[in-house]
Amino acid sequence: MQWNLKGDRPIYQQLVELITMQIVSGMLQAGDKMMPVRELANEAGVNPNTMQRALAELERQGLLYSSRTTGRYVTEDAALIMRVRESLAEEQITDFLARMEQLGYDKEKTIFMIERVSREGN
Amino acid sequence: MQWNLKGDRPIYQQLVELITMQIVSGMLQAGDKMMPVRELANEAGVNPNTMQRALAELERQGLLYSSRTTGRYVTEDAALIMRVRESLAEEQITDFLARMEQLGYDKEKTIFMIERVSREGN
Amino acid sequence: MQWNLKGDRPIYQQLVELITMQIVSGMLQAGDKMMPVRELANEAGVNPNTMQRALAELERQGLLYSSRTTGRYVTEDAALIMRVRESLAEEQITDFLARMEQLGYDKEKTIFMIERVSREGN
Amino acid sequence: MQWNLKGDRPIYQQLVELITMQIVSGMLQAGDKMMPVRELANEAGVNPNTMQRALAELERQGLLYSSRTTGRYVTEDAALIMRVRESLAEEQITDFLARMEQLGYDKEKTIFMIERVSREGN
DNA sequence: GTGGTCTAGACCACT
DNA sequence: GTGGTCTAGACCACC
Repeated sequence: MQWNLKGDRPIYQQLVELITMQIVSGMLQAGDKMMPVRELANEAGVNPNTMQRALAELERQGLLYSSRTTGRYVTEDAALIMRVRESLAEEQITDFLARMEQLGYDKEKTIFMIERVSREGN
Repeated sequence: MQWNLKGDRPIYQQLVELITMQIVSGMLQAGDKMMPVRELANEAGVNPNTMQRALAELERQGLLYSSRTTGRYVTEDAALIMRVRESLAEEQITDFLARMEQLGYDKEKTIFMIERVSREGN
Repeated sequence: MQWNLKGDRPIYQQLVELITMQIVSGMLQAGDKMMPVRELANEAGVNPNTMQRALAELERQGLLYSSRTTGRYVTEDAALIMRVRESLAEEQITDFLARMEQLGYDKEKTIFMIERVSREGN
Repeated sequence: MQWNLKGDRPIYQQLVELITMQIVSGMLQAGDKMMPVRELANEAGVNPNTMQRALAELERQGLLYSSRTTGRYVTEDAALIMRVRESLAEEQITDFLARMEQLGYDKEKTIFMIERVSREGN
């Protein structure tokens, strides 16, 4: 796993986003057992406290839950994962449309370009 | 003019991108006279040499040209500006599609979402 | 290494040409490690930034590449080096033919003279 | 007449070379009357003394002569002009061959390249 | 210790 | 007064 962490934003925040991506993209499946905090922290090259903070935030969002004795798991609420996935997608789309509009492309031109680019990209 | 410069990437590179955006978005029109280097540098809050470097790069790309004594101008090659605009748009699209794919959206689903989001955004 | 720098043209430009010559003439072989910037600058008697600028330009042309921490190297693309060599040779020839024509020698007379001069030079 | 004078070598020397070129290239014909020193100096944007020095040198070489009363003339010795022309051509050729050799081209390859370049240049 | 970047301040040519 | 160049010296990321 590549944990490409930049120094321009809080680390824990980047960890939240990366783990969220792992969950919504299916890399981590609903119900999967997470690795121990210390191991995750070690793999990511961050302080265990920082990783702990990220996991706590994800628990607050409901994407993870922990049972004190057996460890920490990805939520089994597939609908929640789906909602988060859609929410992230909408965010991507909103940002994207804004950037394209700044370049002078309205929705129709943008969709036309997408068709063209993805045709070429084959 | 807002010169929102971050500390995570070379400043001259951000300057190149910002000025490119001003040109392709029409804020700076083909043939327009640029402000003097020192003035631009002052406005952006950077060293004149840094601004100089950015402008030199844009000159290399053909988006600007300078006559030694009278100042610096936006190219009059509207076709070049258009090409750069399209190239930037394609880059945006490629990146966007990659991010959407990571979220599990293929081209069709993505376009469907765009339609939905932009309908809601009205 | 002799760095005969004149004051009539930008130093960084002369550095570019000199190093290019070292590469195309084989003094620097494909894949060779370059000396550190600061050392080169010192040897040439110029400011490190000036040498840096020259090397950056050569990197842009693809004749050099650098890995952040281990140093800077001559490209391993022998074909590129060959292309540059041919391009320089063509430039020499074009200039030469122009000068000879100004002296009233067309291509045939010029070649005849070359034969004569190089016979005498033996 | 363009008197492109650089600041890196003695002006009078550059004047000598430029006027020599005018004579051997036929721009100034054998026997032609030269313009008055002051006029030449004015046209070239140099001090009359500097032009005077250049003309004196050309007289020393025999390419010009002056009759105190009627002015200064190009020599009528066509053979001398021819000899100077050949001498300049040989110099060009020697320099050229040296530069080509540094690029790794021997006489044969050089002549081959000349044929190729002048064919393309049509 | 390496390359990369940035700042500050100077000088030059051109006109 | 413009752009272009150069120097000196500093800091940073990376390994």
